[in-house]
Amino acid sequence: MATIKEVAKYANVSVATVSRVINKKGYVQKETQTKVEEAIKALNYRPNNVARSLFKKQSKMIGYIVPDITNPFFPQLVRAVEDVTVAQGYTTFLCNSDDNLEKELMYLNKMAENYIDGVIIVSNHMNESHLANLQIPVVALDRVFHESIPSVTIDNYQEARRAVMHLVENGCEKIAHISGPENIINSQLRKKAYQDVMMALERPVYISEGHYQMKTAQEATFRLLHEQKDIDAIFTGNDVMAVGALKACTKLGINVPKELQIIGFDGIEWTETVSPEITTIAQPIYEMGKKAATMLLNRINGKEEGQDHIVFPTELKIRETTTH
Amino acid sequence: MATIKEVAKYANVSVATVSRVINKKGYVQKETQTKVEEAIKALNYRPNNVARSLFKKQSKMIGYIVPDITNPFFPQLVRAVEDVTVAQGYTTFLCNSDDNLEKELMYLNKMAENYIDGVIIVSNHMNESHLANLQIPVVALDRVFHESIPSVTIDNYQEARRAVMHLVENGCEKIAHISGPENIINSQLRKKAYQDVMMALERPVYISEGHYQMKTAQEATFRLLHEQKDIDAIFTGNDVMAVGALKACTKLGINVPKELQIIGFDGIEWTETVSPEITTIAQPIYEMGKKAATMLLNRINGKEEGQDHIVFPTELKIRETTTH
DNA sequence: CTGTTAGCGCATTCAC
DNA sequence: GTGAATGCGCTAACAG
Repeated sequence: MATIKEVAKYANVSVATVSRVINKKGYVQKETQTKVEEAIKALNYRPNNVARSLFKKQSKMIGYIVPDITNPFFPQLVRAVEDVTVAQGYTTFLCNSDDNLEKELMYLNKMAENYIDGVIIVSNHMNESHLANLQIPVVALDRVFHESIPSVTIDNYQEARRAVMHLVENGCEKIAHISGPENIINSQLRKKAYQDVMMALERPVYISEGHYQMKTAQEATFRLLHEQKDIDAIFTGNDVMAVGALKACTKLGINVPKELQIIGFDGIEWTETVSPEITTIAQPIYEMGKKAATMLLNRINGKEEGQDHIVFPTELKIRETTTH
Repeated sequence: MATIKEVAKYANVSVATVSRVINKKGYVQKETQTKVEEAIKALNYRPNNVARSLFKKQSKMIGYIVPDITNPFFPQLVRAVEDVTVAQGYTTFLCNSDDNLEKELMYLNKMAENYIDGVIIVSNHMNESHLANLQIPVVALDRVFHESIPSVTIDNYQEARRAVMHLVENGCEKIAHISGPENIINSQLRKKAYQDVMMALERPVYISEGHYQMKTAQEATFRLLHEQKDIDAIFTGNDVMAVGALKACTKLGINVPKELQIIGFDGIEWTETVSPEITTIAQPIYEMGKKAATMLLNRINGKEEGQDHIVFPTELKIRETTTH
């Protein structure tokens, strides 16, 4: 790789001039400019981003911390964010945290060490105190960390209520819930929404823990239907578990949605790969990623400050696991 | 962020000494070492990786070029590679190429500009000439670029033959194929395997193009079954299309596997989320990623050279869309 | 054992 | 308009 020095020598100018034409900054005669450009082409020169980062204290890289890219929710999100940041010349620094706070903090450090320009974080355990020392702009996705940290989320409680109400409106009598992990706040909100609706309607509550996972949810469904044979609807804490519930029903020979209705939460692709296709509360994943990225870029460029907390609406996608 | 200079001043030593304790390199008295360590702690110092990269010409970052992280095949792969590289202190630089050669080359440049230490590439269009100028170690995944570029792959042709033979052995008479894109070599190999087996057995050939996508494959299946009602088996060029084919059958009320058998290719998670679960030729995705990462790290550390071409075996996972 | 110094490649003053 | 000089934070000779 050629350096700016070599280009300067080749073009018979100083490195400062080369720098000027590269960055289109400051005055430079047209003649010398073309001379430099030719030199750049001739030597196949590319500016070294590491040296540039060192000087400017920014790297043109955006960091992402997600629990696990293997979880079908995140690829879409990462992709959305990337689509808007690459257009501005940023590249992607990806970190899988396994929902482990220690790893998250370790990665945050790595980012600081690399002059990462901004971070998008999906985390269930992080809070404002962990970000206090960090000089880097941050946008929280999927969960609000603190009023001082800008965020992009949905209203998990209200939208979960809507899911349950959809089942109620479809005439379901005995509605069960397969819940997500205890230590994930969104999962708890969705569960509480279910409980509250049932309470208000004076209906019995049937809850089984599914850990946000397909296999576990399938077993949870077996348990549920074994103990309580007349359950006629299930609201699962996420779509992955809805797939598990559906599989359980299929194995048990239960007709969905005629005998039992299912509604999920999230809007991931899996809901459309299975048959019957799963009714769900769809988060506008792509839009959310896009918005988070835009907010982050604005903050990086100093165009925007303060603490926006964007709450996106969801869409009830009525498909084939509910009757209407 | 504190710098090495500040630490040196705080500890009353030179920056060289600080550097020595950070890197555990060279001799340093125990006393001064503890003094430095205290200073580091007191100032909450973290070495700046950008400055370090500039000097050492390596960044402790591994680059990935994949067509699209949204494609369910890649998250597992990226994750596997990451698992072994993070353990060695590397971080992840992720690039989605959309299977677009121009983007791939652009990202390759970005990597060079950032002193990325090594690259894992999944690409259908890249070849040796594009990598010629690159100084960075590369491992190709999923496809062989050139004998000089180490690679980790499977034998697409032979394994696809095995898929078709499985259908034949199950007694299927009229076997169709839903093919992937024309310009993807693996897709072509799988198609050719199908054609060759049919030819050898003097069976008719039914091919419909599914572009590696679920929706398209679903339509392709509709077309196929409309034109040729007595098809009793489908081999799809990948699992995503197998899901599409299965959905088509479900909509048509065709009993899978009794009336029609389906076998896919790849071994992605989707094959286990649907009902019936899809029989497939499963690539050991995680193992492949792990192997590729290990090869890459060895090359980065100069431990290994030459051009390994690892071909992994696959596993025929007989599930519910075929009879045996 | 420890300190001084010279770059790594670039962007930015400040002279000219 | 352009060039020379300085420093971003760090590592690796080289002295001592």
